[in-house]
Amino acid sequence: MTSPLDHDHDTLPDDVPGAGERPKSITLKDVARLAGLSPITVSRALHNPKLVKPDTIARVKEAAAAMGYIPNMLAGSLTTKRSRLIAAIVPQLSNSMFAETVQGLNDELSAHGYQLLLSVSNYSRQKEEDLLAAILSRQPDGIVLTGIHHQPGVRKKLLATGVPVVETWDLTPSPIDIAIGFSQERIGEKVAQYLLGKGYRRFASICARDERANRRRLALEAELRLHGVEPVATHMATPPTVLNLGREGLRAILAAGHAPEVVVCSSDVLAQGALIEAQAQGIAVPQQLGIMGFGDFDFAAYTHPPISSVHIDKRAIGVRAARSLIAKIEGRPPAGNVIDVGFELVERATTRTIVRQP
Amino acid sequence: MTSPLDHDHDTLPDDVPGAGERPKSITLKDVARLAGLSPITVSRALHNPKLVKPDTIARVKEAAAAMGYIPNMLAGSLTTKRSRLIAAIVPQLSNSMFAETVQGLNDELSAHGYQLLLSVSNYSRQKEEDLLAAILSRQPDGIVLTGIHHQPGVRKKLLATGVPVVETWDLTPSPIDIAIGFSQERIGEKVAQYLLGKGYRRFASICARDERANRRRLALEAELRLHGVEPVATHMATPPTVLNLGREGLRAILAAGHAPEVVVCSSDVLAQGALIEAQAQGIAVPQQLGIMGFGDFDFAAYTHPPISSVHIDKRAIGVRAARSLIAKIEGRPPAGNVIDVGFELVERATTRTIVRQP
DNA sequence: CTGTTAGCGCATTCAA
DNA sequence: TTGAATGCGCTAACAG
Repeated sequence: MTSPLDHDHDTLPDDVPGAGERPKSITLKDVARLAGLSPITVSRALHNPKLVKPDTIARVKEAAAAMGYIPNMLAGSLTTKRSRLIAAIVPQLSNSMFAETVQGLNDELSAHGYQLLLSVSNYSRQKEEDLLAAILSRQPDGIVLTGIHHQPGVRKKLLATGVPVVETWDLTPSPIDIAIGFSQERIGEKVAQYLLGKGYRRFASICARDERANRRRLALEAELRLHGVEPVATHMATPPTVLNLGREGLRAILAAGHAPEVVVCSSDVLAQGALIEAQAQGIAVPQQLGIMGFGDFDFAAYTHPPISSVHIDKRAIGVRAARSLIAKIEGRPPAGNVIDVGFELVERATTRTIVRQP
Repeated sequence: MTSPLDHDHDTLPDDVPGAGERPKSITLKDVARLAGLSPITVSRALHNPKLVKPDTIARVKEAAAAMGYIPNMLAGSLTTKRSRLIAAIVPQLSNSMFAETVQGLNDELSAHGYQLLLSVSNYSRQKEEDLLAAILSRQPDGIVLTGIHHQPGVRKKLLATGVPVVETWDLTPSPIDIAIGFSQERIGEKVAQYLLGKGYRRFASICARDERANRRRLALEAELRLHGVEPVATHMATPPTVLNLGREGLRAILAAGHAPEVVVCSSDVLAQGALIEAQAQGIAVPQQLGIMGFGDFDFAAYTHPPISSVHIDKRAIGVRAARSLIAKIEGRPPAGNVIDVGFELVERATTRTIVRQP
């Protein structure tokens, strides 16, 4: 299947590699000429074989292979108005939970013949808006965003284009189009309830300057207050989320004179940082300080002690985003407009029942 | 700058969101009509303002904003033969060193007005070749590959298209175009020398079924043999590389009756797995078993004990790939055809000088 | 500084 | 089953 291409070298000009000249491309017309057919027949033989006699298909394939023909999808998409391109914007890629979502998204897209145009917003809505302009000009068949809050006007602009959009990692009753994620609020509440149940009363937070992380934190605090507990300290960390921010966070909280019983972190990466800082300061975890993470990263189960966290099926978000988009693009009934992938609180050894002196 | 768009709602048909119909797009011609100009002037006002009178530019911008005009880059690229699109293929995204390279690549591309088309090969050369066909049809201005070994014919095909190509994470005197990475062989040798210097004599490997990892392993073994040391055991792990593969690897090696003094892993992820398995089996690291990783992941410095590793500037590979590509695309002199980003052996606590009973 | 003409490479529509 | 004509939306090349 690939070998016929091997003698294309005779046909093509021997260009000096490294020189800038792009060889003029071989088009459908060239293949048609070689095969003694019209361009449209070649097009059909390649993309719509049912409409063409087997003989002809063979002739076309041979000619195409012999010439090393590469279809120009820009031209194709220009007429069909279908690009088979899905664009995605994530806040961060390295050191983040989004890498797994992107991998899932890409795997599923790839399996269906779509390709992924990836951008990174660095947690900036303005950047997201700018990226969107560039993205839309490539006529994607679908768009995957992270989060449900965007720059003013973005929703309207997206709606106006009619491109299917999936918002991920969060939930809302009124998505632009489709939302796939989980409730930040329910996580905040659940974590609060869990830790209160363990007997913790003095809470601190290390929270990334990220809208979703912050909503989890606020929901946690609201739930605490319902139970008469007032959080003692919050340290905000500016993304990108790296381990050291967790260390700095705990250091700052302690330096300010706070003595939390437990510190809730908006990411396992920060939690690991806090854990390391605690150990560096000779603070026993969980005996003297509890630590709660988020995301259930692979390493969370293997730190010493392992980090209690909130598990999110990061890959599923990507896979389902791809499926929803493809379903919509291909006119099939989507699985629903708002998909809750849920979450699961995972208790490990950085939190434990508090025993207090009476 | 964005507010003029806000009253586009009057101009656009109120389409029911969720319905499938894509509103017919607003073209340059529409904007030209509204502005009372020719399409080409509008085009110039938007992309080549120097050629147009300030007045006119203002008129054009106003009209474009009022209509919510979104340029169609497919059409534009079709004529200019410039797509401002860079395609990249990585073996894996989650749990991998490549996420950082992709982030660096994307950041640098984005800063120069390029966008990233990302694909994942799952360590399969066949998949790489297939992806390449799809990629080429989108007329990218440049391509970033991982590794220097490809399916037969790939090199020739790429050369025939004339698209600038960067091969990353490895080095070769004869790249397709540009190579940016480091020498697997020198790493294997260096690691061997380092561990031999520490007194280790009984070596085992846990190695991903990945061509580069394997070459590092072979180079290590060659260097060992030069010093009269024969490795005792090798366990091959099939990607994707996840922590548990490291556990299984060490378990298998020990179960086979081998008693290595040190186990060399092709990734810190595997090394962490091996570390955890050792601890689970009550084997003291580094006292009874040394462990050597690769990649110097963020977590490597923070495991217990921290993992000795080989540091690679993962992000720099991406950034320099972007720069080289852009330089070449824009006709500027590239920094060189083969760029060695080097590596650094980082000694931590999973390896230490061996003291042997006489 | 602005406009006219032409064509990028392909697939849709209609015809044979 | 195959082909001819046409246009997708834009910009290069050449006027003026």
